[in-house]
Amino acid sequence: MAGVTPKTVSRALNDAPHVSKAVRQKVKEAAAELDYHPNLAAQSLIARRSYLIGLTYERPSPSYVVDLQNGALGRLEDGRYRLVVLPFNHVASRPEELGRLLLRAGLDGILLAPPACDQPALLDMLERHNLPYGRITPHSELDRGIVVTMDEAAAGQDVAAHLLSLGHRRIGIILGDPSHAASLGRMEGYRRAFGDAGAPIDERLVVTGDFTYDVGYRAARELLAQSPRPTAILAQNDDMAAAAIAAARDLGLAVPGDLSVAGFDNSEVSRTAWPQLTTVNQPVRQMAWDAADRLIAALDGKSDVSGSQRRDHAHELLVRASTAPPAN
Amino acid sequence: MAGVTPKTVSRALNDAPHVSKAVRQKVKEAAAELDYHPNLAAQSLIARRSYLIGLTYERPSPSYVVDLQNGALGRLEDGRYRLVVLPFNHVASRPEELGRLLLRAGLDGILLAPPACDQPALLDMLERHNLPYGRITPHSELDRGIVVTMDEAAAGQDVAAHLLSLGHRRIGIILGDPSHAASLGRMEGYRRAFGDAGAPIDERLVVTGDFTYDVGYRAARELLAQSPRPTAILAQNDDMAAAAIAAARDLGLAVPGDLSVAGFDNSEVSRTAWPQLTTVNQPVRQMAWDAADRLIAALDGKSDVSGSQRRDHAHELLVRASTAPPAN
DNA sequence: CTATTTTATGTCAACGTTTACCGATTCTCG
DNA sequence: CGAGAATCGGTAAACGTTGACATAAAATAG
Repeated sequence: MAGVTPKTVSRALNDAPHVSKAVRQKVKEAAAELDYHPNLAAQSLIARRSYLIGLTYERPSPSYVVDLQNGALGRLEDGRYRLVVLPFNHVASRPEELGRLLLRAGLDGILLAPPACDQPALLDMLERHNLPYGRITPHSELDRGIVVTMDEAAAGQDVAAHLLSLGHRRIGIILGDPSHAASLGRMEGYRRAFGDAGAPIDERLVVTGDFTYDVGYRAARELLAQSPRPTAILAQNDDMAAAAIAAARDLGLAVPGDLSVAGFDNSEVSRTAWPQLTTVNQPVRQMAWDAADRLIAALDGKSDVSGSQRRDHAHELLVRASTAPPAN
Repeated sequence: MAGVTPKTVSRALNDAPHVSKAVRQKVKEAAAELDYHPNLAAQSLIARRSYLIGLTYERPSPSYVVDLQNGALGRLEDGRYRLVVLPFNHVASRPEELGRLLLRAGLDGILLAPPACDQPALLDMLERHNLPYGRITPHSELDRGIVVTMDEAAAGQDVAAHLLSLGHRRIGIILGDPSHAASLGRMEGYRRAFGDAGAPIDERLVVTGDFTYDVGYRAARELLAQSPRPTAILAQNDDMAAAAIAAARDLGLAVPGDLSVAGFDNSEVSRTAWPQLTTVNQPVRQMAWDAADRLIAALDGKSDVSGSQRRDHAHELLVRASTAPPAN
């Protein structure tokens, strides 16, 4: 920029005062012409922020990851902040390792999906280093940091109540990964619904999966091998529910004729499955958006991280074609 | 770090010479104790690199995105580089806008998935600003930048030949988004296979989708409404193939009894569908890994961006349960 | 035991911005 | 027309690290 100091360029581009309209105009035109952009490293150095937001998650289904990302990105859209993805497996067994990874990544803030959002050791580390965090659907220590939740137990209760109200009593249950607190919350809801219906839960019909299709398939086969066979399967996510449908079909059973199947999450697979899955909409996108929104508000000093930071999002039971009254 | 200059700390942590073992040890212990990490902005400023790699994609299926990400992240695992996700829709109509977004993001390099990898205007911009890029499955200007491809036409040929060899002749075809060059490449392969089998392509049985489930469903319904009905559907990705299965079922047709369906990509839905989809494995993960690997090699000066940068990855026809000989 | 090399530690400047401050010019109003 | 205010442009310093260079201390050779 001939004849203009860096300072003037800076002022012109940042719409700061003390620059004449003529110069500002000239500088902006030249910048656009050359596709000039201020060096972010230098800006970061002086502003003491990187304008990077991290997102950590653990081996979940693709559609969940994409919903998370899109939700967060929707809020970041203005391009001021950028989203860094940091998947990390087996947090439960090594929370400090994830902590070091996050601290080294030079982030301004971090969004924690389950199960990382429920690791007190990790939260401790982040706090010790003043790295603000947003927690998406945590299940413990709900007063720490920015918290976005849905009522997992109520959602579990709704879907279980749906099957019970259709008349099912022999209901198989496929749990998710026990290290995800969501698994416990949903089960709690199932118990309430069974209790309300005066129906006991048969513990032999409760098997543990890990939210993946393959393990879900094996679990479903195990349930369907019992006799008398369950008339319905309640899976703790849609991938495992889709696996249950496949297991039923492989045994020659019709869904929902011979077996009703309900999932959880309203993920893409719940719509691409046939029949489409009865499930519970977990508003992942909105929750991620909200968490990002409040995290950024905190970073920009528009809101404090402490205080009434919890926010609940509504779930919704989606009754689709995979559930029907039992045959007999 | 009492009694030690920043310079010494720097040398100690970077395993640079001119530091006594004792001091190095002491510094490293103190750093570990305090979870001290050098300021990345300052390092970036002096090194003139951000250690950020971007990944751009456009509204594809979740499992494709996740495969891309995981592939790239697998290569970045040492944590030296970080991955920034920058989804961007409708590149074809505004390539410069994406260019500006990428240039402003302060990246060291960028991985371009389709269709961004096929936008000459975008590549021009990136080159003008010396931003290295890796292109994942481009279909034009294959001599520009780092290129990772698979032979899309050969893959299309394989899957079409599979249906033809089963005896199908009335084969409906659901194309993907025409702005994705992959769509053309796959169709080219279909044509070759039909030509080899001496079977003409009935253009009334060719409909255009956009790689999404919903549009795929409508396209499939359109095909199945024709009479005589096609005995097989060749969809250009798995989501649309899953939609074709659903459309068939909704019409009371059995798959593969009354209708064979083949997809493309070997995405998660091809395994969670029932019956599991015959498809072509597109080694997205490996390609993303490879692209990231070579991009980083270029950034580290270990390899030049120019030169024999193209690399082909092998596809593989996966015959599963959704295809069988026609009924009549 | 001195001369020379090797090793260890420290100082200065630079990376590209922005904040804080200062002087010069132009404008406003009495 | 002159005093004060507002506006415009510029300079110095700082952000935290590292490369280049200088100096001091220790090791080695003759």
